[in-house]
Amino acid sequence: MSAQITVTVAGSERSVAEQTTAGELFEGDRTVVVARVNGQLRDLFHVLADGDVVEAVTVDSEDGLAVLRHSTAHVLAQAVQQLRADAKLGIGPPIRDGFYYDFDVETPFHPDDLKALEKAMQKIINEGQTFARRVVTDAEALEELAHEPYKCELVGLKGGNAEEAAEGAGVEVGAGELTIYDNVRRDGTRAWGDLCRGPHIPNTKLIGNAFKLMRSAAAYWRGSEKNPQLQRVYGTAWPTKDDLKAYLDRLAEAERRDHRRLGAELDLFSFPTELGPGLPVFHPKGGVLKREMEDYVRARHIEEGFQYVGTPHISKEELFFTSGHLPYYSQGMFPAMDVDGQHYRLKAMSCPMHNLIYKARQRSYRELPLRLFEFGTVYRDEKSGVLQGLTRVRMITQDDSHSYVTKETAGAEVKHLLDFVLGLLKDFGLDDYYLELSTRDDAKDKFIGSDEQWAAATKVLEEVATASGLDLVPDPGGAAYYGPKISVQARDAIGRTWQMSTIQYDFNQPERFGLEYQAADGSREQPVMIHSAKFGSIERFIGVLTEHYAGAFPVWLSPVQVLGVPVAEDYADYLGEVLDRLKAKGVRVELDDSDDRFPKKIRNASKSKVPFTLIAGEEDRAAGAVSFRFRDGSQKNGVPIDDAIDEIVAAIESRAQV
RNA sequence: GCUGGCGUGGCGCAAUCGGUAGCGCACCUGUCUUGUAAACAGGUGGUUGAGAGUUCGAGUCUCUUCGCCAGCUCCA
Repeated sequence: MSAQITVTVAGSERSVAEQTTAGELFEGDRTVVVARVNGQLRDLFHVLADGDVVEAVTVDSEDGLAVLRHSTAHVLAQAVQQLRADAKLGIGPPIRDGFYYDFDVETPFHPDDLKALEKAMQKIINEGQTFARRVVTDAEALEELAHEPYKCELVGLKGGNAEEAAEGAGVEVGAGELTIYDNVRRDGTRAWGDLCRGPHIPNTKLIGNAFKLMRSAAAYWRGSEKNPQLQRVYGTAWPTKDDLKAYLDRLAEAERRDHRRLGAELDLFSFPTELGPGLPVFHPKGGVLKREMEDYVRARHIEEGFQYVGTPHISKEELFFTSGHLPYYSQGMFPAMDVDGQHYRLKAMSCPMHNLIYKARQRSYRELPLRLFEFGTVYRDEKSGVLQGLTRVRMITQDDSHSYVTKETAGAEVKHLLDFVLGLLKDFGLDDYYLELSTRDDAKDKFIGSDEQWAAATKVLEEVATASGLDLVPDPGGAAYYGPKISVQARDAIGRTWQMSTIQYDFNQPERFGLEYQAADGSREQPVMIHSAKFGSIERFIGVLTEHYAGAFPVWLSPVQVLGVPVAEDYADYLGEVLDRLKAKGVRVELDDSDDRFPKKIRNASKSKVPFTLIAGEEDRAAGAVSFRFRDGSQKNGVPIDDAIDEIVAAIESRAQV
């Protein structure tokens, strides 16, 4: 009779034999992949000690999923080294919805290679290999992994700063003892092994067939472009095949909503190659969208105390030295043009020009807050590889505004702006968001200003952000060179987040431009300027809204709000009269008087995602009515004309989605 | 910028081993037009992103270049 120990399992004490493993406590429950022992994640093979507090970690929990994916990454690495003897291992952590593994290989992976790798992985999984943990010393690890230069580098970095060494490197080497995980076949032979902190699922069988390799791409070793590029293979893994399918369906849905695709389908905008990358043109329908947004935002700014101004697209480059843009961010600005021996630059930001408006005459404290606003067209020389549809372009229409305030009232202005921004996003149907507070980090050469100034500015933003009650996520190092910022991250209809509005506290530019105002006591004081962008960029916002609504915009934004479809030619005139009455009320209408047959017209109306399709045939005309068809295919027949007009106008005015 | 993949009429796609560039939608013309996602017939349109090379012959192979997509890096 062996000695007994007492452990606490799921809150209740149990007496078990010595040498009992965590897995034995959950025998029979295949959803348990690892255990949390005294707060630490452990393999199921972990031998328990007296007094341990043990909890099951199931595969569908956040930790469980991460372990499953990390173990799948190991299987991938084993498969890669099977098929590519030359492959050297980088790191292979779990990530959101999946995992990746980096390899140094002679020849980069081709999409076809992924298929072959999946097959090899499935074979490994079916072999039912166990993951066995083995503690090694640094010296042993270095000897065993002599042929794995990247792993050796990680051994040297172990402890404390492993996570800094590379994102995800912490899963390879923890802060504590060094371990190697061996993949052991059923017959006890060792199939493969990898330096790894663990923990892992007990057996590859648990991965089943609910995994898939998604793509491969290069990634810099340890995240620095100074280092060599490794080939990264991305994959995904889920508890069940159904979960995998649901994930793939989600991706397919995102693809259907892709604004680049919808932009072409709905004739909103395009990117003519003749213009150059990142330079969109808006077609008439996209132009409606852009104008509606701009009109509304312009009106709202004026209501919030802003004054509308206008500034040029180019300037002598001296201005950007004054503002600090050129010394700090010259690589983001287009090269200078030589005009009459002077260097001119396309502007990347409107703030320096607004500062000149401020400086155009003496300012009094009575004028503050002085709020200037414009839709500034700015140009940024984004690297070609980062351009992406409307969300990352080289020409940006920025709803750029600057509030000049006294130091004392800066907090109140930030609050005013945050309330304004959130209200505006809500008006466009985005009402799920969190805040990010971007501050300076230790890389001080990227930022200008004293520690005291930064601390004071950050404090103002933090207080307002906290008081808003919204979730606040820190973003160290994400600040602009001239000051910290709050940004609003909005979630769209399928859960993706986008950086939208930003509010930045700037004490630097007022100083650099020598801005001042005369205070009540006659002294000269320096104002603080607060930059705020509500959409960030109109282009990006249009892209995000297109995806958020999948092209089915709320009525007030819809390029065409009402499309008339007569049941037959005879009713076109009758319907045309109804449309004329709507048009007189400012509604954007179209009549389909083409020679298509009725069902085809319905199909076209449906594909165009117009919010209201108005239909009239004999029954409607006889009753002085029209019939509605909505985007979901539902209908409302025989609606008296006056009622129909009222309903449509009301939907526009209330900015309703229908 | 880096790595990889991909570029065929406006859009979506096809073209075996290198052997006369096809199809659907859209568009144009005509006939048609009665209740909620595709009437019928005919027709216009491409030299395969661009340039060079290999070859008797290149959409298919090679190189250069432009662009798109994905990831990395970057994002005032």
